[in-house]
Amino acid sequence: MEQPTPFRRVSADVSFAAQEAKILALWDRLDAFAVSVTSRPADREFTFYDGPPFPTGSPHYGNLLAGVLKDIVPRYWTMRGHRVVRRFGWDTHGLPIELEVQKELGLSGPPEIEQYGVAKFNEACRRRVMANTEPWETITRRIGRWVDFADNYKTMDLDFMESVWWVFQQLWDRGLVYRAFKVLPYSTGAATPLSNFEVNLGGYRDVDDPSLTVRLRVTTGTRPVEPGDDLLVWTTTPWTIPSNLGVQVGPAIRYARVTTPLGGHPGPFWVAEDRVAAYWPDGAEVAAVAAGSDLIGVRYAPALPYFSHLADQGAFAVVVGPNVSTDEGTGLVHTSPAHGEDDFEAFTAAGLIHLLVDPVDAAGRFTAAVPEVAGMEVKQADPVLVRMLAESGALVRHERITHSYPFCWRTDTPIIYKAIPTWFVAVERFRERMAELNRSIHWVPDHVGSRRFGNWLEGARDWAISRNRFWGSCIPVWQCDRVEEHRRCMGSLDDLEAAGGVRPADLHKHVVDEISFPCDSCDGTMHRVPEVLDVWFESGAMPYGQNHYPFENKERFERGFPAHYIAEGLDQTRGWFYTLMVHATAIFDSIPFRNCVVNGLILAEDGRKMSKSLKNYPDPMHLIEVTGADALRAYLINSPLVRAEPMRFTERGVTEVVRTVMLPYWNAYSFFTTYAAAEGMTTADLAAAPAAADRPVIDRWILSVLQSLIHRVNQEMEGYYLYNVIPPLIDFVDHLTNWYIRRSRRRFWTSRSEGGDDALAAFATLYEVLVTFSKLMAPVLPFVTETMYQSLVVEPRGGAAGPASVHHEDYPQADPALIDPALEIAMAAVRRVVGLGRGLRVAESIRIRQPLSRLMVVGHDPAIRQAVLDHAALLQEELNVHEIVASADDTALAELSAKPNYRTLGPRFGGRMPELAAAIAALSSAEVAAALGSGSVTVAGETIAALDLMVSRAPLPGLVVAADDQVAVALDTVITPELAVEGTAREIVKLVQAARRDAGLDVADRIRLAWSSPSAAVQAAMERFGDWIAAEALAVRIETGATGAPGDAAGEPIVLRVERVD
RNA sequence: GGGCCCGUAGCUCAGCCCGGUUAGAGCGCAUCCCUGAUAAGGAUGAGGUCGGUGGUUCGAGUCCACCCGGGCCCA
Repeated sequence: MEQPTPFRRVSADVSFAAQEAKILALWDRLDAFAVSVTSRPADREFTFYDGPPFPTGSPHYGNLLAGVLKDIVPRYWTMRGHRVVRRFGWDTHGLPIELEVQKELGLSGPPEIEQYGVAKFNEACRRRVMANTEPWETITRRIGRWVDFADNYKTMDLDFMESVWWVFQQLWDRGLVYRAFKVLPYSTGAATPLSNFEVNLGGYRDVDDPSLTVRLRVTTGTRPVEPGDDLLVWTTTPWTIPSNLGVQVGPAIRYARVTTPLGGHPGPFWVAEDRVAAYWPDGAEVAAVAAGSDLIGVRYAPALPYFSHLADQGAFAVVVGPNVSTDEGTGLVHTSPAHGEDDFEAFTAAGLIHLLVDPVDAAGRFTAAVPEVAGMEVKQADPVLVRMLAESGALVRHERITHSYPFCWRTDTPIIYKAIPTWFVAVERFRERMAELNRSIHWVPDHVGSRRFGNWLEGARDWAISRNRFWGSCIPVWQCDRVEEHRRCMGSLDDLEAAGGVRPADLHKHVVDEISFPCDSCDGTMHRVPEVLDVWFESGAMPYGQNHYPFENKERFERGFPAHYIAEGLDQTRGWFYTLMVHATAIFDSIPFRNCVVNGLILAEDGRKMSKSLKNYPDPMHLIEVTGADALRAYLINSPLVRAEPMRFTERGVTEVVRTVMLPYWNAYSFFTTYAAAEGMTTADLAAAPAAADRPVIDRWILSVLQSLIHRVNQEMEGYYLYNVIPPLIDFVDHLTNWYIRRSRRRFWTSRSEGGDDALAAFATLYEVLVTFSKLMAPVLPFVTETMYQSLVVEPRGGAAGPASVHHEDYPQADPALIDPALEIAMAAVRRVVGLGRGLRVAESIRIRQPLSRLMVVGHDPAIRQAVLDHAALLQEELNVHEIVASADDTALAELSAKPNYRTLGPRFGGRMPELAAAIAALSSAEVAAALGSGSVTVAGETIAALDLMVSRAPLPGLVVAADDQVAVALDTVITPELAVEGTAREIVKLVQAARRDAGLDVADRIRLAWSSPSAAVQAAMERFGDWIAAEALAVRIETGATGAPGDAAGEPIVLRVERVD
């Protein structure tokens, strides 16, 4: 019969997903997130930066994982009393969205975009980019991530873009921005240079290309090189031959002058000595040998004549090539500075880079400079050029080669290399400072920061920040159309208005490109340079952009910078982490964030990348609706992912969390509410319970374990070691459900009048544990903890004042007064003895319901013996024995033997260990026992402590004994007639309980019990234990004469009937 | 080609920093137990060349070198 109670009875049967839906609605009603932020003092801010995702496609598990990491830490610090503002960020610019829109509009590339109209194009991008944000909001909310979608930031907002200009100007004013040619991977399809990271997106593919060996006729020799000699060069890109301006040689490589003819040409030929055999497999006559350095300064005639006028200025020369190898080709490298990074560097070093020529236009087509192939795409021009070389006699050998070649990730065209006017940030000038600052950042895991990121910073190269595209933040530099060097950098709308007389409401290319003004220094006109900024420049500027710093929020930004916390995936080492670092170092000489948690890549169950087309992973939203978000969160943070390692995602892994954490935890909660209802427990009753220190030992034990857990969890959370939070949580759930509740069950259904303070203590303890635990786990499992908090705290409180959500609570701090390490150790010993005892029963096939007379525990450690005696009643009940005996006589039950403790003895004896080990192994059982008794022993002439021995116990034959490294336990297995009757009585109780359940009775219902049995054992049991059986089964009356099908009480037939008494 | 990370039971992973006895957990499988939490819970068992080779050491899953395989980033 249920009593009035403020605790709502909760079934053990639960749908976590349904619970979570209710909690989401509750949070909305309470405006719980906003309150959790604003209820904490503004002057105790914990700053969090959200790394902006790009809203194309729907969110995948990687985004969810990052979202969970971005949620747990801020929730924790909120509960620790800090204000943690969390604004969602959207990355809105860049090539992916441009290409999507380009495709929608049917435009092939930049020329057509300009024709179509940049304004129309950009507005299409603006509309398109935020069209797909809803799935993000939905699933982010569903996994319980608290983040502000309303007060978000977008990289395309005017405020954000103005701050980006400010950042750019800061770099500009420090002289860190420069413009230069740079040979970059170039997509002819997208008509834009690509970042290396974009090159990798496209990947490499095996292609079939020409493999040419070309001879270049020497015009001016150096000592060993005669005019008329041929330099042999090798290339797989014939289209770069027209722009050939030089030949690189390795200074230390030895070159040979070969007089044996090749390909119908007489020579003599210059080729690396190592390559002679490759070209003349049948042998060659070498007339002279010279070092590469001797060849420097040789001049030759170009193979194709288009730029031959440059010969007067120093072109067509042999120059130093630091990276020349003799692995392939001729060891003399055809050099086209416009189309190879090494070529460009070599010409720069030779002081000839001003000669650079590039007959290839932005779309990858030849210009009129090479009339025979003008208008042709470079790869298509290859055959024509090859024919021309053959006709002119320059072609010595023509083969085909299959090699891997990069392709554009979006347009699938072959990537070429091309010298592009590019804006750079001179990162190399402050990379050492970045590396130094980086050492003060706390990275989890450590190696990502100290090694991966640290190495990257030390080797950082100048950062190319311009893109020849349309939809992005603009490079805020205006340049004179008369004198290129007349430039002005804008850092704000004010600057622009002052110079151009206009204050636009938007800073995108199509708007600001319209603004021009007279040059200060001459009578030219200033126009904006055409490029837009790399999107990573904006990502790195988000600390300033999201605050519209320094135009607004100046003080607040400066107070909160650097951020306390960020989290992103390992792939951001060169992305967001890096660009944040560049800006913060250059502008503020500061780190941008103090703590960074880096997560690894989530793989599908088959070990491959998660792929939509392969469908090798479950739909996230669907999974959450089955298992609940809490389980997914716990699964993700209890994985190697949080150590920046990859993990295979399995649905089974998530359901396992449900089984091992969620369900047992829920069962404990359900258990409490069931009996609180049955006993009419009120909050006043709980308040009247004895103080913790005065409660029974098992209560003090679980409270101690709980406090130790609190200490541990705080320690790990403060260090951002999220992966160390779940394992102790699992241990605790085990302690709570499989020991505390199991061992305390009876106390919960002994009515208050009988149980008195003991029952109150039990209820109060379990209540306190559940409430405290809900706070402790709230950051990790925000839903289930909220459910419990609502039903255990908020609802019973009625209308009284107090936090409306567990997430508004203060985080638990360990109370040292409640921690009793000795008790925790003692209970661990008891649980070990129980384990051994149960093992013995299993081995002997004696069911636990059969009482036995005696359990003997032998252990040398007095603490263990004391623990056993202190908890004798518990052991008796758990193992169903009448008597517990403890003894220190180690040899009574087991034969002892010893091995050396290598850990303690190894360092002391080193090479003598084999000798020691033999002597120790030879010790007799009695000698080992004596050593344990006295604390030391002498072996091989050395006195060593008992602790230096690893003692093992072998159960003596003939006894029922089990042992581990510290104790041996023996079970008296003699079943006397008295014990047998008692066992039968317990079997009967079990059958009655089963009958109760079959009849659908409630745990507190009283019954009338009828029975009959021809078995003498059953009759004896009913006679001797009838009262006890009645009490156990809540029977108010027992009568005989039941009819029906008999049940089986350990082999004895018995007919039972139960009937509820109202 | 370089940097970093990973490779331990059929599967998912601890242990490695700082060497030490018989390498652990969960899932799955098998057998059994318990039940006033019951569409739960527990116990026991089988299952391992710790990727490979060499080295350092009294002793290597752990440290070192090289190699193989996988991943991320970069060239």
